[in-house]
Amino acid sequence: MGSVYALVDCNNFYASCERAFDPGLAGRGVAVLSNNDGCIVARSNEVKALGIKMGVPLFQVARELEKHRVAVFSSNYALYGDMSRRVMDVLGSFSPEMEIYSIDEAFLDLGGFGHLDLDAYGRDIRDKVVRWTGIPVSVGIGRTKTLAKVANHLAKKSVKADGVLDLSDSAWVEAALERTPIGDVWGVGPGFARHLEKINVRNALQLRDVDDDWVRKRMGVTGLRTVYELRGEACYDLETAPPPRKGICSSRSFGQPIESLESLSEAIGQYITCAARKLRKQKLAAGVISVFIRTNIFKKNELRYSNCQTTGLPVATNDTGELIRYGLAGLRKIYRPGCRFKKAGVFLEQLVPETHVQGHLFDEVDREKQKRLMQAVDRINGEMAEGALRYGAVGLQQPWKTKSLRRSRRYTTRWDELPEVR
DNA sequence: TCTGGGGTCCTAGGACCC
DNA sequence: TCTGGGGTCCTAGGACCC
Repeated sequence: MGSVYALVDCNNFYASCERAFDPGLAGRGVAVLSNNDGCIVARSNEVKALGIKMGVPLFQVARELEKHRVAVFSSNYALYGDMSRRVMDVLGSFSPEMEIYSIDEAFLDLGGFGHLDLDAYGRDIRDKVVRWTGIPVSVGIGRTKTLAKVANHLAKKSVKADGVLDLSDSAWVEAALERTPIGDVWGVGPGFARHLEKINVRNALQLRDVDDDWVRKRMGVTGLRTVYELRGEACYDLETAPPPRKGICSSRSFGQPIESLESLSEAIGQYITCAARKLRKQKLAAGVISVFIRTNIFKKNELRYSNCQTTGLPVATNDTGELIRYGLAGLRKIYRPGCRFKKAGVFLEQLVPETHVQGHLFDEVDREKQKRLMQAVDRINGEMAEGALRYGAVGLQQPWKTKSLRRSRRYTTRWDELPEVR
């Protein structure tokens, strides 16, 4: 008995979350926007049918959306994160081994389930998730993760499959691969797709049969793994424990361009606060902090400037105040007056477990005290709300803040935003 | 007017070493 | 016409994912 994987993927996840709490949206198109209300990042089937593509700027399609009475939402990550957790809880009951692959997808190991009717099992998964969480999902089953992905794509598209497709029986694999456009294969992005189309490889079946040397040379070892996986040879195992993070990033576009060092410092202070919080949640400390700022890359006729400053810390830390101090010093080195900045962010790198921090001889910081302070801050913010207690450096007005004009309620994580029933 | 954010892995090339 | 060979480490950039 070889490997069998199921890929369970939530349909139009963010749009489905909005719908789960607002019955008035049934049958109506739903679109969800990126941060800053900039681009379309999730679409219900009605919106996809209008030909509105993933990632297009809102302003290009705003009239079209209005014409078709599409409900448009700012992204509401508190809601989506919580709904994701609920879906994953249900999925976890269907296999002892699960890999949470993204906010809306998980692989299940069905390797020991050979005696079962896998198609029926997949339908059971789909039915229970939608009944218990309100989120519709599709299930694809295959001998490798890449084949499970292929199955999942077809399960979503095909009316006959009705949301579940089992390709673990090799009899159906070729037909499925032939119906899968090259760009839909997991691991083939627009760059490789263009390359492949030049040599007349247009679907997954043709990709499966491309010469190994060609693939190795043009697509590297990752490309070769994809091809092997299409042949049914598993190259990727389930990753049940998330690998330790190598870097943590926090960045945002501003609601409106800013010029002053003061505002820029507030924004950077805010992003550092956010990144440091993530560090502590994972019990890590950072040895290096980088700060970057840039003007609007879409404005051809404005002064353009983009720069990044990386600073090594004497002792790895996850203390917000200390990181803000080094980060703002870095910012001052790259700040340029007269530029209209549109985006900024921070990276924390060289992450080590907080218990394994290398001290050094001349360190004058009281690290025990720092640690107790951070624990207190995190506890208070956990009980009240993130940001209830914050560093003066992040400001109060925050005029640079991301636009989020159409956010729905945080139905599941805030007492004051519970759904109401009449 | 209005254009997301957060990650991973791989590769090529340069610096440096013996 | 000529230029050693082999190794490591680091970095920047490019591909991909959601």
